[in-house]
Amino acid sequence: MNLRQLSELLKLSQTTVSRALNGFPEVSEDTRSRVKATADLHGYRPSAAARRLATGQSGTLGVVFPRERNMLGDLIFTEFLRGCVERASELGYDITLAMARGQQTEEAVYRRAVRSARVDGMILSSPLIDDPRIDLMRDIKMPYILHGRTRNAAPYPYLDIDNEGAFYKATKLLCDLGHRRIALLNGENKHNYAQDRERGFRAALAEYGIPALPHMLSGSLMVEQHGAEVATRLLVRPVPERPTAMVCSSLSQALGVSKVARRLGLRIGHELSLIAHDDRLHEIHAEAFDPPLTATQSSIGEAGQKIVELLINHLRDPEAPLPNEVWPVDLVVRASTGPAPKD
Amino acid sequence: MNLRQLSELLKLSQTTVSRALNGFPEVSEDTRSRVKATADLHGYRPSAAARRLATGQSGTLGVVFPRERNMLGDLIFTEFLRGCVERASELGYDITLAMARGQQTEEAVYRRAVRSARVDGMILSSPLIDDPRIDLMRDIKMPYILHGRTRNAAPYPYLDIDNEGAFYKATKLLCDLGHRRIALLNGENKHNYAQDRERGFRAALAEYGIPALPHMLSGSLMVEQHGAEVATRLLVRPVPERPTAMVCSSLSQALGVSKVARRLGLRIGHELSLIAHDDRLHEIHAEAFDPPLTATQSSIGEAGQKIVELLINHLRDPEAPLPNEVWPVDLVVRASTGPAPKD
DNA sequence: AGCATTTTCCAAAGCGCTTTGGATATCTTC
DNA sequence: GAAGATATCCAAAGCGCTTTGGAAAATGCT
Repeated sequence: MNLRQLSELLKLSQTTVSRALNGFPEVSEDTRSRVKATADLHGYRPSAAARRLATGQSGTLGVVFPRERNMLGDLIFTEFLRGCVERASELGYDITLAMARGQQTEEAVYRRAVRSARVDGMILSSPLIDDPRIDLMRDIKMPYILHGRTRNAAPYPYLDIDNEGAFYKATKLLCDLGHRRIALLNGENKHNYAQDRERGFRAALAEYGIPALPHMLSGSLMVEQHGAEVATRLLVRPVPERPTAMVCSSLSQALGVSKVARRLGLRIGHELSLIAHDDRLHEIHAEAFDPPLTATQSSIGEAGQKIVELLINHLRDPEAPLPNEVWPVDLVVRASTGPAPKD
Repeated sequence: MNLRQLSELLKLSQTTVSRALNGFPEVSEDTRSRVKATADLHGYRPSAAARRLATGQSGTLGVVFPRERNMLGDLIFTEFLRGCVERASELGYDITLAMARGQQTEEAVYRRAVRSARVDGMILSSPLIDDPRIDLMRDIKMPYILHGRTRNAAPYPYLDIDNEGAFYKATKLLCDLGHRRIALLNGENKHNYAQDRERGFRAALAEYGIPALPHMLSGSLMVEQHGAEVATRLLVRPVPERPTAMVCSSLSQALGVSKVARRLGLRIGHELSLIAHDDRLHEIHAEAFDPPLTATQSSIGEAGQKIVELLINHLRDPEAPLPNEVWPVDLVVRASTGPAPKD
């Protein structure tokens, strides 16, 4: 059943039927409801291809697979993607996935996508410190939103969480509890969020006049092993040098740390305080740790939903501004943080 | 730059240009190369929407997010998806994601997809024992391939790995090594692959006249915790009842088991032999276990690639048969399996 | 009633491609 | 060199929708 058949059935013109279905004002409520009823009855669905051709809009958003691969990264991306798909489908949009391997191909993928008009907008994630894709998007005039931030000079649309503020808050909490030797387990330094987190960490320390010692800072993949390695290295130090608190970039790292601590006979929340960032993934919960983990938390799935929503708003109404949005991050205090042990 | 402009530039008709670009025989090699050169030069890309409308093909495949969520499941799905996207993009197809929550909505999602002709074919994964989607796909005449198998009576296109054979081989190896008390840690029983694996396991035991004791069989999520739980339950039994070998459905389970075993002072490969199925995920490697893990292995990413390839072949040439393909699974023997300990 | 508005609907022109059915030029064959 | 075969190209008709520019009908106003 196509539009012509439907309009013949209704003895109306295609114009009127189309307008009735798409909610244009120049059609009476009477005919509108009549049209809708018979359309439903016959299960009429407009052809996506025809609509795309006529409107120049594809009704599709592109999401790009991140280049680097690691377990937690995949989990985070999947959760983000799930949020995107969920919201997009609610709003009548499709999500198509793009992948790029290698520097050159990546640009080619984007250019191809825009030239053949396969997507109306794109969603970029896992930005680098200085991400070339921002310039590329502007060049090819593709609407987009970046999940995260980068250092490029010109303004660009993004939605990010306040990584700096989160780690500032976390570190400050520890300082307030009397901790003076605090270690940071960060993500890879090439990512912007990692640098933001370090900045927040340093800012809090500076406020309390605590020097940020190089060996107390480390950045690597956000996996359990990294947590375990760093913990092993730092926690065997003599007591006056040993950190009394650690701030982790992921729950995985915190898990690694807590296992090592336990083996060394250090109780989490007593001899060692622990805070981690929690992306609210589906089956890794800070509250399920033993003891429950104090965490800075922000749902990455919700971020995906919101980004899709904002991007679609902008596509439907180009006046609607693209975001420069930084979400505050909650610090949820649980049992893994306690006052600094007396020296 | 569209086809008309390009053809005017070349002083050729749109027909000829279109044919030259799409490799039809009725155009001379001379003009074809001339057309291709200027098309490249001006960066001409055919509009996807127009082509879709004209051909009735969307150049898009749909992949459905699985309903259930768990860590390993997400990792496996992501790896599968990555394979799909990779191959699809090589073959000039897009992948769009669909998601369905709840029974009814799921059907609605599929029907909508087909009626508005958004996808040419679909890829279904994580089938249930008796999966209603098979009938649905036939009803709506949507080409598809199932990743896995189900019990529905009528023939249907699928690509699966030989789960039964894999677990038969694994169990047989253990029997050959003299093991008599072998436990199976399976996935959730509602999935077809889990039942296949159990069948293979039982078949091998039967061949050696070993009864399959109920407490030696367990099925649950394929997570570390399940492995740890079952191991804790079984390995504390008195020696004559304690299993000397275990077959796991995932590396995660095997990890849980090996941790418990180590705590109990049982050496993997000596007091306890261990085999697991390895989906060849990106950062979970059987060979990185300590000791390296004997595993039945089959890359789920490659399965995604192959499924996409087969589906596209069929779309391009409806004569090309859809598959009923079962991939053999390699059993790779490493250090985690050894002769059964003397009682 | 007669005019100006507003409401309600329509015919037709695209959107950019593929494809059918021919037309024209080039090559064989005798 | 004419007739047939073949290679090469083209004009035009869709594909199914949106949207422009008007026309017809209904309403409001004096």
